[in-house]
Amino acid sequence: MSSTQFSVAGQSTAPRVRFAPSPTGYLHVGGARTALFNWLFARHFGGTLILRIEDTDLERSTSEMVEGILQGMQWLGITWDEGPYYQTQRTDLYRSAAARLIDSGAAYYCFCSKEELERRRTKASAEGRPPKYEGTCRKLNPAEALRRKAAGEAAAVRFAIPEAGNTSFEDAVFGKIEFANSELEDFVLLRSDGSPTYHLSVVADDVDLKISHIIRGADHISNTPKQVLLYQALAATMPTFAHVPLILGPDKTRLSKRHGATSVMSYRDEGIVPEAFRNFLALLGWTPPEGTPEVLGDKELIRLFGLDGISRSNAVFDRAKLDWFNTEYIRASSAERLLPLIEEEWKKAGLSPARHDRDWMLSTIELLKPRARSLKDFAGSFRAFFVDDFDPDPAAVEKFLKDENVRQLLIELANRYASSDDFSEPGTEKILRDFAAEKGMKAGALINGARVALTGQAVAPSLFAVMTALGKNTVVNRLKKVEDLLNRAIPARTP
RNA sequence: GGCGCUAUCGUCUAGGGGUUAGGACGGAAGAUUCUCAAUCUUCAAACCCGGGUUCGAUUCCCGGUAGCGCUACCA
Repeated sequence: MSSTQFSVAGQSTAPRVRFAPSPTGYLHVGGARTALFNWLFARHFGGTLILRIEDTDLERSTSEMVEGILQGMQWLGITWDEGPYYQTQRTDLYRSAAARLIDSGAAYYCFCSKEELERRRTKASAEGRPPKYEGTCRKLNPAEALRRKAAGEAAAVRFAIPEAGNTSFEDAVFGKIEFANSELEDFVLLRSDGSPTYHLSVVADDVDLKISHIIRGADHISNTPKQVLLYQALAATMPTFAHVPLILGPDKTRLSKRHGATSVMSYRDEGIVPEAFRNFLALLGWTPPEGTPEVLGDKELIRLFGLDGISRSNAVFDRAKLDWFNTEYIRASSAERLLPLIEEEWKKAGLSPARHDRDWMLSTIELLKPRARSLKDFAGSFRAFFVDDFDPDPAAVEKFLKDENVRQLLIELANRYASSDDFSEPGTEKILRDFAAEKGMKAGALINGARVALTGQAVAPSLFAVMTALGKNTVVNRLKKVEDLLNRAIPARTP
C-alpha cells in the first residue's frame, strides 16, 4: 500500500481532486472513466475525492440525472470523501468572485443583448471573420456602466482577456500548452440573470475547495487558458491540470448515444460485473508499468495508478475486450460474490429458482462460472439449471438429438438411472458408459444427447457434473421427456 | 474557417537513433473428443505521407494529411 504524499516546501500535503459531472444526462462512459481516474489518484496518494454537481445550467439539469449519476458511481464502487456540493447552492461564492473581478478591473458589465450578439456572430462568420465578442461594452466607462446597472438595466459580466501575450500551462499529461490571448474572447462570467457560467463556477469552486489536481477530459484543454487567467485574476494558487484523452466509438468519433450504450448503468443491465468494468475503463487511456498483467483488482490499480501512465491519444471503446474482462472476473470471483449479482439477474428475468438452499446455489454457480461471459447467462443459457421451463437451443437439438435411436436410448437410460442408488459423478458416468458399451454405442453420442436433453444447450459443463448438480429426479424426468424437447425446440417462425 | 491536441497490428498499447518492433483483446489454424463460449499449441497482423538532421530514422526536427477537441449569457 503506497501512502506517498506530496511534499510541498517540506510540508506533506495530500492531493485534493474532484469529479464534477453536470446532471444533464446519466453517468456516461467518459464521465465514469474521469471519475475512476480521480478516485484512483486520490486513493493512491491518500488524498481526498470531492463530488461536485455542476448544475448551473438550469434548463438542462434535473434531479433525476443527479440520482442517476450517484447510482452509477455507486454501482461502479467509486466512493467520494466530500460532497456532493451543488453549484446552484453556492451562487454567493460566484457572485462575490465576480464582484471582486469587477472591482479589480478584470471584468466588466456587458449590456449587449443575446439577440444582438447572435446577430453579430452570424454576420461575422458570414464575412469570414472569427465570431468573437468584439468588446463593445469593454470600452464603456466603468462609472457609466455602474450607473446603467444600478438603473436596472440587464447586464452580464464578462472577463477582460489581456489584449496581448500568451497564456500557457504545464499539463501533467500533455506537457506545455500555450494559447495566444488574441485567440481568446471576453467570455461571460455571470449571465444577466445573475447565474454563473461554467468558467466562473468551476474556478471559484476549485479555488474554494482547494483542489490541487484537476483531472478531466481533454475536451477541456481549450477552456483551460481562460481558467488559468481567472486563477491569476483571483490571485489564487494554480492547480495541476491533467487532461485525459477522450473515449471514442468504433468509428473513431466521440462516443455518443449513436454508438449504443453510453450510460454506465446499461452495462449493469447487460450483465457486466462492476469490477470488470472498472478494470476495463482504467486501461482505456492509461497503461500500468511494463510487465504488469492487465487483469488488475482495485488494490493493484490503486497501487499502480499515476498520471505519468496516461496516454495522449484518444482511445476506442472496445466492447469485445470488455466482454473478455467480464469473463475473467466472473471466473475469478467467488460464488459468494456472484450470488447476489445473479439473483438480480433472476429477478430481472422474472425467474425464481426452484431450489433455494444456499450451498447448492453456490456449488452450481461454481460449476457454471467458467463458461459464463455475462451475468445474464445465469438467467439465459444456464436457465435449465435453476428452473424447469427452459427453451432448448434448436441448433443444439439439431446437432445432438436428431437421431431417433439416440433419443430412445436416452429414455431407456433414464430407467437405469431411476433404479440406481449411486448418483455420484463416477457412478452416473459408469452407468452411462456401461450402457453405451452394452448397446454398441459410442458413449460420446449419448453424453452429448443427454447434455442437450438436460440443459437445452450444447455448451455446458461436464455431463456428470451437470447430473449431480441437477439431481436424480430431474435427470430421470428430463431424459424421459426427451421427445418433448423436439417440439419445444422449434424456432419461432415469422410468417 | 481559426486555434489547440494527437498519429505503432482491426482495437488497447509497450518500446525507442541500429530490435526478428513486444504484450493483451479480437481473428485464423491445430490439438483435445464429453459439448465449447473451456483448455493447450501455433499463425497472420502495425511504426500515416514527404522532406531534413544523421553513417543510420519508426524514434529527433519541419511540412503535409487525417482524426479529435474548442470556437455560446452549454458544461
